Amino acid sequence: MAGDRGGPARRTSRGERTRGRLLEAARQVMAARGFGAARIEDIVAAAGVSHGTFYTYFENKAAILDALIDTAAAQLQAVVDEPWDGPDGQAAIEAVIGRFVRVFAEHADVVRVWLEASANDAHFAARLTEVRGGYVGRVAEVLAPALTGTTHDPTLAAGALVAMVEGAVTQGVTGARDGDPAAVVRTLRSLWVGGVLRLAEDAG
Amino acid sequence: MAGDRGGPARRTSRGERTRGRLLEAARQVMAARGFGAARIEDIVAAAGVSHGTFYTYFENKAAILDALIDTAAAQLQAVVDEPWDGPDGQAAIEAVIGRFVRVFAEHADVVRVWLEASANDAHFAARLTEVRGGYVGRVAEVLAPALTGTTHDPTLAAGALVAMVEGAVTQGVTGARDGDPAAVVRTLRSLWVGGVLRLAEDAG
Amino acid sequence: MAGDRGGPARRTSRGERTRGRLLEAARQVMAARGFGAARIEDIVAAAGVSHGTFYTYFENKAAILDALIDTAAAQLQAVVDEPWDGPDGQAAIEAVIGRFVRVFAEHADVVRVWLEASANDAHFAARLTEVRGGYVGRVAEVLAPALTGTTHDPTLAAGALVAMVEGAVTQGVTGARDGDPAAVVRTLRSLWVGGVLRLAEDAG
Amino acid sequence: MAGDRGGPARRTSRGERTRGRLLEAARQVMAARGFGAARIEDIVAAAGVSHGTFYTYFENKAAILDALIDTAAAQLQAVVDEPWDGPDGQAAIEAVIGRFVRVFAEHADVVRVWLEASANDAHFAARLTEVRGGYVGRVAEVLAPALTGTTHDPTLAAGALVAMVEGAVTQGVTGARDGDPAAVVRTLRSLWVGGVLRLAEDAG
DNA sequence: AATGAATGAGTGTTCATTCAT
DNA sequence: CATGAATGAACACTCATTCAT
Repeated sequence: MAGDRGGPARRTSRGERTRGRLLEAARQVMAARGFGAARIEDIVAAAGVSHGTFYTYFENKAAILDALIDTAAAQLQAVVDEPWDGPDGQAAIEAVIGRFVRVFAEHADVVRVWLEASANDAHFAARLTEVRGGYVGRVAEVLAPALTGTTHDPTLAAGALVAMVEGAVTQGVTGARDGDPAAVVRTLRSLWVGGVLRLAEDAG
Repeated sequence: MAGDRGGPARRTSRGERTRGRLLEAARQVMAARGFGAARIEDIVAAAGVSHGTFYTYFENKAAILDALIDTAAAQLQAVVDEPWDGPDGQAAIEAVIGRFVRVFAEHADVVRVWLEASANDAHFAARLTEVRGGYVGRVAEVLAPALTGTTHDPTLAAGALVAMVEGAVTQGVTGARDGDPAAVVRTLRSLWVGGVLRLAEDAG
Repeated sequence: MAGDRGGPARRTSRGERTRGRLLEAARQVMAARGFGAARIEDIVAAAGVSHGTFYTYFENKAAILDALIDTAAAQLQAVVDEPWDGPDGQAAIEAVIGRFVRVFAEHADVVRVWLEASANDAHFAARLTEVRGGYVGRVAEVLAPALTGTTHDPTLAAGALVAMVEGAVTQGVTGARDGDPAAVVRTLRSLWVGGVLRLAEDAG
Repeated sequence: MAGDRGGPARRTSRGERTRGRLLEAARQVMAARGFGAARIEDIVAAAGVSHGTFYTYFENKAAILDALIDTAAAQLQAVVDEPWDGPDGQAAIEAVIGRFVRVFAEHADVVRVWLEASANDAHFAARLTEVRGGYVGRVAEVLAPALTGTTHDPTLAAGALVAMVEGAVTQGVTGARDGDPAAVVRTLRSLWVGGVLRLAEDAG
């Protein structure tokens, strides 16, 4: 995993607990202030440890975000790795979108921070490209058969659909019925399915 | 307009030119490095003026981004303010999406920086919410008639569609046929139209 | 007390020593160059610590002067708070003036800096007014009985007498027999006592 | 006179007027903000001229204060140069103190700024020492005959008395009957005369 | 004489990171 | 493992002064 410090820490359960507290604190602080504005000071204060202890567990500020991203990325990847039927299987596509939305929503704060960090840091930009490329590519694969013979590029379409889900969840789609993730899934599913059907109809 | 320094500067055409050069330089530097990492030093070097001159025209780093955002926001708003037919007028909706995409693409660099700055700065977050709220609300209005009798919330749907366009353009869904904005517009238009038609079919 | 940085610092005796060195350095540097011209750079160099360490103990340049003033103000206040006999008790008045002169002389450098800072900074001006008001008021109280029936205002007289002591010491009325504070006390005492007796004789 | 710029300015009456406006503006701004915090920008704004014009009339910021001090110093000197009787001539001493108070009061704002500038600038400190030395020396001369045979140093006593007057006026002696300069003169005169008489009584 | 745009040296302050205890 | 004091590089910002017009 990225972001660890190989050293002595994490051998004992006490160290494990401290590390966990730091991760949770970093997540909260970065969600609240953003990556750039989050100070180590804030994180250690939230975790209830001393300043120096931070560096027992993480090499630097980037490393702790990296560790946070590890978790989110793994779950995002899992959605993609699971079996996935074509766009015609309504229930299947709905399940996939549902999982996407749920995972994104669960990690929306980390993803927001990740997006911000990508603007300044090539490493985070690369990880983003890699992870996004992974699931956009998978979606494109699924879309491809339906789009043969049309003028639409599967990767372009996949990117747009994924951006729709990512944006809808990351931006909070607030103003609407926040409280009901099921409603969000339902609407996104219809937009996705309807959009894909339309693409398929556009003859070359 | 936000982002100006009230009094002294910009009375002569020479001053006007300097201010313009600073804006262009800021745009380039911030697009390349992001807002946080962009140093005044970089901006003035790119503009070919001295360090102090920056502050003749802008109160601080945030102010010059504010000025950049003024332009982008005005054009985004213009797209929304123009007459706009219902979702059935195919040509009309295509034109709107086309304009949206074009404006977003034209200011994609500024929007990216704006997104980053929003993570740290309440002012930019508020401006983003305001501008986004404006066009999401307008799209929702247009969608509303088609969605009566369905379970879909117009604002939620509008937010998702706008996120799709914003994300597709901002993230440079490139990787695919970059060079062809017309292709992007065509695919986004089909996804949008198809998605909306599908929503309308979903009976409550 | 004003001038501290709340939390982290000053828990260990090492920190305590560093803080003390900074205070002493600030006192010397400000006495030599004045408040405005004293640079943090000069202070940390004199204290033998790094630039950043300054901010571990004091929020900014004003805060360290504030801390210096805390000490001076407390001692000035102490002179006033001690028991104090009427203007007739010769020995008593001499003791008070002596203490005044000694405290002023001991903190003359800080008071000079304080006076300078008051010209630019409302906070220091307010503290000065407050402290001065305190002992001028006390002196006026003591003077009041002797001045009933005369045309003299006790506060005015007290202000003038205090200004005499403050000015004599602060300006280093030196040039004359510097080395001998006792001589200064003796002369000031006679001027003070003689002046007050004269005021008392002036019938309304 | 110190503080002028020899050049083209001040030849025409228009130039003369501009120079006067700058002096008056500098006086106001420096009185309000202090010397250090007064910006050329503030002064030219108050004078209603452009930034560059300042340097047509004064070499730098110090020069304009120097010019202001010229006037005050000359009048202070005049008080001292006028004929002056011994400490026994009641009317005479009262007249001198009255003139002192009046001149100090008239230029109190400039003197305050001058005091502040002396803390940072050797030139102003030197001028202050020179001017003060002048009138303190004169007062000491006058006092000397009365103090022969006592333990009191005339210069020390003179310094204290002058500090009393200077302090009383410069600090606004507020809290008391501000509005009545005559009352201030009366009280200061009694303190002065009573003090001196007492000194004279102290046998060596 | 006047204007105001341009300059750039100077300095306060922040904060990630190190290290002695 | 934990602590928190110390470090110092990095930057934003100010403002007196110059100079082309």
